[in-house]
Formats: sequence, structure tokens, C-alpha cells
Amino acid sequence: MRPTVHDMSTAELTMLADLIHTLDNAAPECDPRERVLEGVTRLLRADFCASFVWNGDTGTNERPLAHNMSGENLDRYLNWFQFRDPITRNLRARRRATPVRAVMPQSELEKTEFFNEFLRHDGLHHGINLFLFQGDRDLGDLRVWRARGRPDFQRREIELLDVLQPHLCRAFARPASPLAALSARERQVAELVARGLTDKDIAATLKIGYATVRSHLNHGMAKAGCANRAELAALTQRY
Amino acid sequence: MRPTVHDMSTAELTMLADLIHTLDNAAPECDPRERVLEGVTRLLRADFCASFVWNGDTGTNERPLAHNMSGENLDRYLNWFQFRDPITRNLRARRRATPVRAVMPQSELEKTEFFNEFLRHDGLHHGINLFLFQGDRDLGDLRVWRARGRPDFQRREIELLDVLQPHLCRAFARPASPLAALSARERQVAELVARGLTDKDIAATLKIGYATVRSHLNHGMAKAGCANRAELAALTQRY
DNA sequence: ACCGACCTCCCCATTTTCGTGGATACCGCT
DNA sequence: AGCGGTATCCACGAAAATGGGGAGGTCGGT
Repeated sequence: MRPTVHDMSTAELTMLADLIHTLDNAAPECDPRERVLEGVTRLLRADFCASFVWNGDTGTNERPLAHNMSGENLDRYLNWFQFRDPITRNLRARRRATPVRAVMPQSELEKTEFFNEFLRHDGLHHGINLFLFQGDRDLGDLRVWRARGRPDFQRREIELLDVLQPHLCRAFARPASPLAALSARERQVAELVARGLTDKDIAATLKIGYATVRSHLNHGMAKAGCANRAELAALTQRY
Repeated sequence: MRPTVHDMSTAELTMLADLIHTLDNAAPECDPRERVLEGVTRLLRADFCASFVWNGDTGTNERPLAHNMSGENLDRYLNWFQFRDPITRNLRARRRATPVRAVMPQSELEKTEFFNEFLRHDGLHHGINLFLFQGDRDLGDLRVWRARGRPDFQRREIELLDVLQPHLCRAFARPASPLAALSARERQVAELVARGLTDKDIAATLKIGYATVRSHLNHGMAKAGCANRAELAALTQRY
């Protein structure tokens, strides 16, 4: 028997395709997780989603991002519950989409303070987590939840996350743009450089002095670590 | 009832995801159709696939590309049968994935010379076509076929092509790279320019003379229509 | 045998870029 | 009130890039 994922609607296939497209074309000036959290939640027919990035030095979950979860509860996780979270450590070790029930039976989970004081607060009941790595580097995770009364996650959702995993890894692993440090004006000048304008042209285009252009350009190249304008021009296109 | 596409295996979802990824990251130095013909065929569980681009000026199908079809039969289509093809004109007008049976009943098709002398030759029996447009500009088409004895295409395949259509359009519409005209050496020099090397650095890296670098660079910029090296550097990253 | 495209090298004059080290002013933050 | 970042401007000299010309060799196709 061939393994199958049942019941993908056309709309869901479209969502999947758009999600991949978004991941591939993620402009890296902002966190790529932002752009997919909601899409993944809908594709998995889930209700809630949170995402963190593990900091190995401090041993804490950082940079929280959530869909449909209260910021207040997120703070409680960061400040308190992440240190008494009985499931995440084991889920992370799987390095693959894993339902919470695979590391702790629901009946046992519901006895924990973590469940009753934290998960229940926002209505999180059935969970499935995916921790993304590049080698041993933590790229970030996805913690997707369904509300009480809804069915638990099945093969469909696990395998969908399997399909997404390499694309998520690629997108999450993309390094931050060296251009992020540039000011608006510096980036604007860099864009015109990439179009082939000389400094004199740029000055005329932006209606500022030639000296100002030189100043923006020197600052921009220094910030981005570029040897010259050609490298800067290339960066504006890569990112 | 929600419309559904049944029976997508995990492997097929992976293929879909990879296909989208390939379309998004198509290096435009070669025809983007090449990279997807086989994938689409497999995703649609089809046996054959051909692709042409319509030339409105000459009124002919050009730039043939095929998967699992004999080059000989392809030539016969280009030279003869495209002018007595009773289905393609109507299929093109749909501007959407359309099974051949929607424009001509199978029983009637099987009476035509086109079917008996051309389609039957390679074993093409059930067809589904998709013609891609950007406004009124023809971008190219996909003509996917299954062999005799296999079931005809169903909603699953039509809707899969619907899902793919916008991504195919984007990829097919991507203009040819101005860098396509560059020679190998010229492109190589351009790549190093984009990394921020000076002409002297490039000469040392490639172990050629400074004058040679200048020559490659001048030729490259002229071919690509670049005003200067920065614009050329930007182009190497965009494409 | 010729032609065109490619790769290689050379010279020279001009323009552009780059680095340095300034200056003034505005803004938001502490 | 001071500090840091931004935007604007100035000047100088060294280094790099650009455009124009030309020259010789290889290699594949007509």
C-alpha cells in the first residue's frame, strides 16, 4: 500500500504552494517565521501556533512569535513555564514533526501543572511540534495546537510538516541581510547604485549633493562590510 | 461539501512543493519549462508531456519540448499535424487546465486523422492541456497525456494544474536574463565583480592579465546593456 | 578556406570611485 | 543636557574603473 495523505482540498493545495513560494521568496529584512505561522496553522487545520528560537548559551527559548495566542500567556511561558515544561525537551530531540502524545500520553499530560496552569489557559489541547535544525544549529520551532474537543493531529499533519520541513529549514537558515543595518537613505542610494547610476546621477535623482551621496555610500558600504559599490549592488539584489 | 482532491501521497505533496520551489528559483539562463515538464507529468500521474510556445506572428507552435515522446513524432507535429490539429485551438481558448474530452468527445476524436496518424503513434490517448498567458501574451503550454487503457484525467488533475497555474505563469513570464548573451569567461568575471573584487584581484584569481579582465568586463557590460560594473554585479544576483 | 566568437594581451586619456577627515543640523532617548 | 544616529554638505589625493583603439591565437561551423 502506498502511504497517502487524504482529503487535501484544492484550497489547501493552493495554500501549500503559496507557503512554499513565500518561504522561497522571504525578504530577510524581517523574521521569516512571521510570514508562515498563520499559513501553517491553517494548513494543519489547527487553532493556535507559537514559535521560539532556542538559545543554547542561556538555555532558554527566545524570540517568541504566536498566532491566536495571548501575549500574556506567552510571557508566562518565557518567564516561568518554559523551565517546567515536561514535553518540549523530548519533542526537540526528535528533530521531526512529532505529536505531543508521542512523548507523553494525554492522560498524563493533563495531570501536570504545565497543562492545567499554562496550556489550558489559552485552550491548547492537542499539540504537534517541529524543531528545525541546520546541523546542530537551532533555527527555530513550530508548536501547533488544536483546541479541546477537536480531534488530535494525525498522519496527515505529521506528513505535511515532513513535506514542509526542508523548505522551512532553508528559509529559517537564511542569514540576516547585511543590509539590515543600513538607514533608509543609505539603502535608497544602494538601490540606485544597483541600477547602474553614478554618484552624480544619484545626487541628481535624489536632489541632494554629490558629497551627500558619497557620505551615504561610504557609510552603507562600511555597515554592510562591502569592499566597493559593486558588492553593495549585488547585496541589494540578493536580499 | 467542500471540494476535495483525493489521494495525494506524501511523495506527491513533496513533489508539488519541490516543483513550486523549482519554479520560484528557476535560473533563467535556460528554459524554465525544462525543469518542470517531468515533474508535472509525474504529479499528474501521466505518461507523456509536450510543451510549445505559440508564435502569434507566424501562427505556429514553436520551441517544442517533450517528456517521453519521440522526437520524430514531435517533428511531424511541427511540420504537419499542428496545421490539422482539431483540438488545440479550442483548448487554448479556455486559458485554464482543460481535458481534451471537454472540447471533443473521445469517440469523435478517435475518428480523426490527427488521432490515428499522430496521437496514436506515441500512444497518447487521454489528454489535458494548459495554456499559460500573461495578459494576451502566450507564455507556453503544457500538453499532458495518458496512455490507452489508463483512466482519463479527473478533477484531481485539473485542480492540481489550477493550483500550479499562477506559479507556472510567474516562472514562464520571467524575462530572459540579459546575462544569457555573455560568454562563460565573461560571466565568471561578472560573478567576481559581484563579490567585490577589483579588476586586479580578478586577474590574480583567474590567473589572467589585467587587460584581459578589462576586456571581458567591457564586452560583458556591453552585451548585458550595463552602464557599469555595479549594474552588472546586481544582474548576476537577480538571475 | 574563411568567418565569427571567444580568450588573451597592450596602451592611453578621462572619469569615477574610495578613504580620510572634517562640518552643521535634526531627532529621539536617557 | 548630552549622546548616538541620521541627513546634509565640503575638500583632497590615491586608486580604480571606463572607453577607445588594436593585436594575435584557437576553435567550430559554412
